[in-house]
Amino acid sequence: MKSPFNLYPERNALESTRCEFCAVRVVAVCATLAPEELRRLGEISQGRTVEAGQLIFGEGEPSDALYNVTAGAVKLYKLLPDGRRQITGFLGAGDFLGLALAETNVYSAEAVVTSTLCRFPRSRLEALFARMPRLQGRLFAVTSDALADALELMLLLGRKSAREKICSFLLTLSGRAIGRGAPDNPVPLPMSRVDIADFLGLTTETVSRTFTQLKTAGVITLLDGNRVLIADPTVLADIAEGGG
Amino acid sequence: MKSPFNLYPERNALESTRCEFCAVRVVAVCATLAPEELRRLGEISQGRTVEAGQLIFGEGEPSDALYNVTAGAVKLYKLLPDGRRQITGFLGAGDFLGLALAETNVYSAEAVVTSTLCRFPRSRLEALFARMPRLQGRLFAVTSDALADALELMLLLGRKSAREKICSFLLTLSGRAIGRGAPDNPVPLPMSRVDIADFLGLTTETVSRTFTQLKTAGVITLLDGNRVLIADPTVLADIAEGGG
DNA sequence: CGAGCGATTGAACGCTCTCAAAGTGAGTGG
DNA sequence: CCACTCACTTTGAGAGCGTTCAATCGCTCG
Repeated sequence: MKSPFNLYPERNALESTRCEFCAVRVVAVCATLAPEELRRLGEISQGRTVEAGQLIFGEGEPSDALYNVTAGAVKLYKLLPDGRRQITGFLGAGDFLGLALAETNVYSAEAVVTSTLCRFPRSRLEALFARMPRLQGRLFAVTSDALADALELMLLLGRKSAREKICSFLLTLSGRAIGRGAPDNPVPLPMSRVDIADFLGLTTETVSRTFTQLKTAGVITLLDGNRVLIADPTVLADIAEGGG
Repeated sequence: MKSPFNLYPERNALESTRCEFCAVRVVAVCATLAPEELRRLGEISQGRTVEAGQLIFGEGEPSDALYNVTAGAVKLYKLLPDGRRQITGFLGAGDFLGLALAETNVYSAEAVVTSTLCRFPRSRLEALFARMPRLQGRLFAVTSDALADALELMLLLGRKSAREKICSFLLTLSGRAIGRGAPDNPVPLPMSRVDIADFLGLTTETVSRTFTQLKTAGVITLLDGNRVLIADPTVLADIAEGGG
């Protein structure tokens, strides 16, 4: 299945688990590791492909592995007993999956589109920490970044209007695309309106209405392939921070 | 100034920075360190007292130090340009302050009540990482916990009703009190209604109304000294998860 | 061409917010 | 000791933003 969101269709993580040749190496956790360290990491990793909609792991389950997303898109979420859902983040190529490292997963992970992952058994990875302090340091740094993102999201969820939420969301996606070396404008939206709603603490209807509102205002344009063209990022930024 | 929230009034962090005798040692980051490591840590730490309402550090400022809260209560928050505020967390005795470790602070920290802190210069602490991998590992674990808390809070902010938010909040405070060895019921509420509102993504009025509503329903009782008596924690838990 | 799912649009409701006023309590000064 | 102040909390009334419920549209796939 071809998808505009599979950024590295020519390389498949299943073909090789040799980290030295990993397509996302420059942006992933392994970015700052030495060649010898990469080799060791490659020894314990294995590729995995997940279809769109497929569960990678579930909240509450024992956490037996960590992953690096090598292609595609993944969503993380928590559920309430009655089915209400909060998506806590979307991951793309190069992002690390399995943080908030604990005995059991504190969230579920599901593929948004067909994705490839690089899997690291938890026990073996932790065993490497002793030998490779830089690896732990890197994971620590990534966790810190994830925490900073989570706090930013809390500000969004607790204090921003629907309009501001959508604009912040688009800007964040755009910014991440840059960091990944992908086109930042137009921004691809691999996830559904329901997913966006559950990420921003809104309903699908409100998300949809807000998009049309922004479209009517000339701030964005909805393109084919679920991509959004941002007319002027600074205008979007103004709205996102309450200045619009 | 006497306060029911200063849990260790008889010990002052200013009197001694020797970690071996720290009152919060059993619960703090230093919990799993060896005696020799504690001594080294003590060499780079210094006590600091902050008055209620005093800023400890501001968002955007260079992050030059980390802290351990040894007594009192601290709030962390992020602001929008127009003044809207999201409190991302409350810290108590034993909690670590300064996570989401980055070049600049991603949030502001302010004392809720007069508090004592144990201060660690950032550069010197990071220098210790090389010698004491366990210290870094411990800090990593604490950051992971903070991330898990942040995700839980995202679920609360994005998907819970005012009633559910308040109940979740009281239960969390109660649970933390247990971990700290403090009385878990009644629960002390050192922070103002405005703080609670800015933490839960509500307004003071809604917080106040919800408290009276829960009081009328017989679920809680408001005691003097800003303490809340929980009639039945299981009932509170049911409401918090949407079952009430 | 029809089925089916996701997205969009419409109308009405309701939870929470906003604006406003009264109540409460700690601290201060006469 | 008491009156006063001021900040915080509580309560009330009304409005609004986002939700809920419902219908239509559009695209993909069989």
